[in-house]
Amino acid sequence: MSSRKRTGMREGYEFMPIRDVGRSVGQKAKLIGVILDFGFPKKSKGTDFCCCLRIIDETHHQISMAINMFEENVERLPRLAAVGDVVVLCCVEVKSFKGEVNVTFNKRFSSFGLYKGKDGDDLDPYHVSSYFHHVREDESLIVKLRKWLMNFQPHEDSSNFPMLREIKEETSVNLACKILHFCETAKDEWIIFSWDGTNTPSNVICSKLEEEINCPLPLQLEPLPLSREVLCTLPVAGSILRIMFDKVVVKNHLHLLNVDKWVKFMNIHLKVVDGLWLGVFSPQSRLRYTPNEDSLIVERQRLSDEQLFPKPLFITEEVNQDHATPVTLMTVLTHSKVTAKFKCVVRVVAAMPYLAKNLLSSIGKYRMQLTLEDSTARVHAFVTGKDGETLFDGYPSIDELTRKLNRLLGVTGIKDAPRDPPWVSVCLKSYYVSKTDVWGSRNFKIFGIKIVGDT
DNA sequence: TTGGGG
Repeated sequence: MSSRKRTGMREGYEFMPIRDVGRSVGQKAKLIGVILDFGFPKKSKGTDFCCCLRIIDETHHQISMAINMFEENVERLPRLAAVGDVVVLCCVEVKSFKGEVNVTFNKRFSSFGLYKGKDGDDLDPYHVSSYFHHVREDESLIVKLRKWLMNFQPHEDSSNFPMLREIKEETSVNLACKILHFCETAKDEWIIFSWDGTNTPSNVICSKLEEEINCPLPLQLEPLPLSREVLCTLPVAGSILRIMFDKVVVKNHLHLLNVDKWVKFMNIHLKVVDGLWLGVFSPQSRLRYTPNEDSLIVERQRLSDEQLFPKPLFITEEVNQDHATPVTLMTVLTHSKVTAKFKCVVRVVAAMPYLAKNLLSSIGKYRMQLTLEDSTARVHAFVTGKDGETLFDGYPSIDELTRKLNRLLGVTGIKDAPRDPPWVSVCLKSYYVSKTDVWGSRNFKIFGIKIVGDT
């Protein structure tokens, strides 16, 4: 029995640095730490809501310690103002799991108080649980922790944070990226737009060409395209990864996401939907404390200046070669003028119609819609009349036209096989249909290119 | 009760 207990100090109200927590497995403890990781609340498998944090202090920061908190409703769980804030935890249970020490916050006897992190100077908690008592003796510990945090540099291993150009389907990864935008796309459905300056790998396309008419390959994962106003604030190079939330994750901490700030996401699940990359903020995902001067972030910011561009496979040829430098589809989408001409390097991911015999309208003119994709965006582009004659080199036989189209679309001939369209160089013209709504009626069409090579 | 590393 400790001397404190003998003097009347009740178990669980005795402060200990995180380093020493391991000696108290099976007992209750009082801890003061900095919140390094924060997982959004979710429903537990029992009756409660649960929230998983990881904390550090000056005695224990190489590896953080897990705190699992349970409360009967979300409002009672900690409402963080920022990751990196200070938490005082009283009467929490120290446990051991898989050889590691962790801590459980039990709603029946534990309590917490949240305090501002390194930039705070007041000593009043901004959110407390029932039964929490701020005590004067904690104040010096909080001040000491804030002072330590000022000079604390998280040292992240860069290899634990793959860049968007390195991501793989159906994996969970940590991402260090800049939040460009986030919005509610439907009731309680939020999307985060994140970016690190690199291009995500291109994916095979599994949609069926014959279904393009009824079930077209989407241009983006969000149900409605972003407004032009928002679109024009986004970078024109580098892929934008959409991150959506798993249904069970409670979205009452969206204020922790700051537009234009870089952030470290832990355990984001990666999927491919309709050939587009999607990150999922799952119940296991967390936000990590990301100070501005974080060395990993400084490095990523620097790397984001290096832009990569896919190498065109020249199965198309410009009729009037102007040697213009290709631009990204985001450049096209955000261009300041409604009518303009561009050269882009893209993949043709869908076509409508897709059968050579249907490419001509009733008056014998080419008329089709292509879906173009690069690492930044997708757009629809029409091929009409003379531009079709240029693209397909006149009016070849149906067989020849099929071969050309298949080459463009990456169709192998094996029925329903996923397509992997080649990168091609195209000239795009933007124009409008309605004088009263030039931006709303803006379309794109392909011109001045032809499919060449061995078809 | 519940949940639980890099």
